[in-house]
Amino acid sequence: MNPSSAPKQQFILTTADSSGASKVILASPETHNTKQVIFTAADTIMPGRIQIVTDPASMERLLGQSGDLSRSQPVEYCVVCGDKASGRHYGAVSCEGCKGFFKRSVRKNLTYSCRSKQDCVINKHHRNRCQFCRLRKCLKMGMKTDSVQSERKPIDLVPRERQANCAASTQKIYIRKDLNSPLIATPTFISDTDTDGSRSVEIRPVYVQCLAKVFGPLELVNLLPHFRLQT
DNA sequence: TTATGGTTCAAGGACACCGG
DNA sequence: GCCGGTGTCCTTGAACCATA
Ligand SMILES: [Zn+2]
Ligand SMILES: [Zn+2]
Repeated sequence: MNPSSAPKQQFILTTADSSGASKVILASPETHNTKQVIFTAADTIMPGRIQIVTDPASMERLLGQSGDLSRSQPVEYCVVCGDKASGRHYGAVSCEGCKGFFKRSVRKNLTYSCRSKQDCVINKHHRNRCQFCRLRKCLKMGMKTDSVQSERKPIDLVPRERQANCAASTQKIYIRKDLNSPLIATPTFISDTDTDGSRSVEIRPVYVQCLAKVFGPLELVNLLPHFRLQT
């Protein structure tokens, strides 16, 4: 993966070998009040563009994240307390401390109370002063209780089931859109044939991987339902 | 095209440390 | 000294990727 930033609000991503077949161009056109990203793949099966439409606030945020990628490897900080992050945990970039705190809180279903006005400052030095505000900030910053697992199960006891929205690397991903319908397109991993006037545009996994690098896997998941076909 | 091995990421668990 | 919470370190499992 070799992300590089070209002029303002345009991002060109290529694979390591820079082969044209894997090139993805993300661009944010200078259209008046419209905040949008055009996802163009030169070798898509059919001509056309996939348009990702987001609200202005999240768009600004996404563009900001993309810009950071063009710089040297940044040090990540915990979005909860500002300490040095050890990675993404439960859906948010966080430190080991906040990771453990969130895990214990969810596991034990702990309920806390704030002695102040529920507006305590949570930072590296004060994060243990108020568990209520710390947990609330964990949730606010995107940590998901669903991601906390109760226990490890032996692999033999857990039948491997693929999540509905997770495609294997060998699968092709399609965006289906009824051209006569104003409804948004829905992504699908089923490569069935088109019927009833709708048609599919192939989004190859490598593109999704490039997008995931830019937006982050979670943001991409949020974006997928908002794909629109531009005809 | 498929199998295999290496790498990475994000889970979990263990345990020392600390404050009440 | 005891106990519960905290934070660090290590292990584990799944997904991804390169290669034969
Ligand atoms: Zn933190
Ligand atoms: Zn508080």
